[in-house]
Amino acid sequence: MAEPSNTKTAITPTRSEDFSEWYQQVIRAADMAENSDVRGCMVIKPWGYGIWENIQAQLDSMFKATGHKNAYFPLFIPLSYLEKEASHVQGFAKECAVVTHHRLDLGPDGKMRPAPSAELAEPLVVRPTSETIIGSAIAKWVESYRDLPVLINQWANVVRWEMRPRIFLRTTEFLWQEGHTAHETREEAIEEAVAMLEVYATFARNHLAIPVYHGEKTESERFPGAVQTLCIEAMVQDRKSIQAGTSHFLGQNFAKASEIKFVSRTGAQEYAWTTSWGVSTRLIGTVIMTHADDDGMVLPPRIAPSHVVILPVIPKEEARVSVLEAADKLRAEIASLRYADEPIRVEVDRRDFSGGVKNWDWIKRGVPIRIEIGPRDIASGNVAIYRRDQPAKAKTFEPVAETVAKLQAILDEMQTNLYERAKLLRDLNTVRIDSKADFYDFFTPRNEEKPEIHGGFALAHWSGSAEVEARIKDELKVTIRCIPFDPEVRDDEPGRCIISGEPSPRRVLFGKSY
RNA sequence: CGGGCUGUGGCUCAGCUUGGCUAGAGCGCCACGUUCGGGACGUGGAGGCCGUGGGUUCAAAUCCCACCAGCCCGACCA
Repeated sequence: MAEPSNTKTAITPTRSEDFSEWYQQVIRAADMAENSDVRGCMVIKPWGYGIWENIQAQLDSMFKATGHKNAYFPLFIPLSYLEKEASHVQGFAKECAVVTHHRLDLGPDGKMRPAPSAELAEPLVVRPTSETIIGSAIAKWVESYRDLPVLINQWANVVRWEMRPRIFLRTTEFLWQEGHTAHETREEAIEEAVAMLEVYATFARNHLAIPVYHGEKTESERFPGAVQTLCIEAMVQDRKSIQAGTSHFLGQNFAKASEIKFVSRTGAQEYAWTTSWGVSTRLIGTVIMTHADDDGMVLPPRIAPSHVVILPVIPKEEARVSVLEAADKLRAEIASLRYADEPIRVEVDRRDFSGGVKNWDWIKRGVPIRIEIGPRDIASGNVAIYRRDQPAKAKTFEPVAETVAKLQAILDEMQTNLYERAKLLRDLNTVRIDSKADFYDFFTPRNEEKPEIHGGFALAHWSGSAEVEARIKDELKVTIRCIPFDPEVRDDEPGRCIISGEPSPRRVLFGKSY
């Protein structure tokens, strides 16, 4: 209270004080989600779900544009299906929720229990991912090369019994999309996996305003059962890396497991080549960690549930009717405009709270633009406009028509600003490292007790040795995020592994990850 | 799943070591009043199975045990 407002932050602690706690406080202050009574499972509240709906709608249209169709497959997978692909079941066995009964009854102790008489002959696994069950369906659909490719996407929930949940980033149940495709040739399947990774990278950059590196995972980081795992990696504000999306070339592994066979052009029985690719509600966590600040959420306009909030200022009761009328008129005018191929989403905040409370509420929620309209504005023909990418108190008064006319441009500019800001942080913290000492120094906090934000991405030489990879992970908690494709970081100049000194064909991207 | 910390009204916490009065505070909430381009102020008020279940005791928020949940550090992962 005694503190001047310009030094006070809406979120405590700040990012630099305690990043992890800050992250959780932002989610709460923005009213996006909360923990539920079920371990590791969250309730996504309307403001958070609205973000997901936008992500969903926009990605979905990109999938459709690349020839994919949506379908829906069962939540339950027969246990035997998972067993069909050896490394797949091995990869997921530790985190499967299993359904063993189909009825409850009253036990001898008077408590409800799974009825012993109602045990399933074969347990059902709650899907951790759907390769196997979708594969078994595709197997039925495909008879000849003329039935290929099959290009399917599903929007669904999946369950992975994670040991350490973290809201939005790693929840036991999460929402995602999973694309599953089957192709006639190896080349075509690889092309598909690469193309979908490109869709993700484009979406991250243009819609989420998150710069990403893309590349291939090393063998140790590969999806269980995949031949090749491609990924996009983002750097968030504590300079850690987040895998924001993955696309897998599955070779014929799952086709063999699910018997996806077809008669080829030459009349031979052949196995199809499959891919799978997905992004999840983790994207929301990534957006938060990338863009939010010490006053709360900062939303990239394209995925904001509301682009503009109109705050009626009603200093005297007599003004109420005329101010609300003017606000509604302005709302209608703005709603008729479009931004990024969608109508501008605008709402009038009619809640009976003081202006300051409402203003701060929207700051914390991260709405891109706030517009105030009050009696003085009506008289002068002006409105006051605030932008979330500028200081909380910075507002400018402008004629209504002028403001309305440049809303699209402002949203566009904000979207670009957020991207540029995030890219600057990432680029400043992506460094080429050529010695073991520098590498260890880069990834070691100066204060071990209370580690400060440090490190980032390191581009360094690695010979391909899994042993070296494991050692780095063990000693520094640093992993190879990917072997990058991006021209700005890709470096195929041969060198020597910074740890072992063995010959290295190229640099790879190292980082600490979520 | 291993180690550590925590669990008291919507939120942040005090009380627990040394068991015993109607379990407190700030913020938030409700009412009234004063304010009002503004995260206001005053007065009054509502709201608590003290995470859950057992145990010890004349008596448990407080001691013991088990379980559940959250956070942090590991191992695992989108």
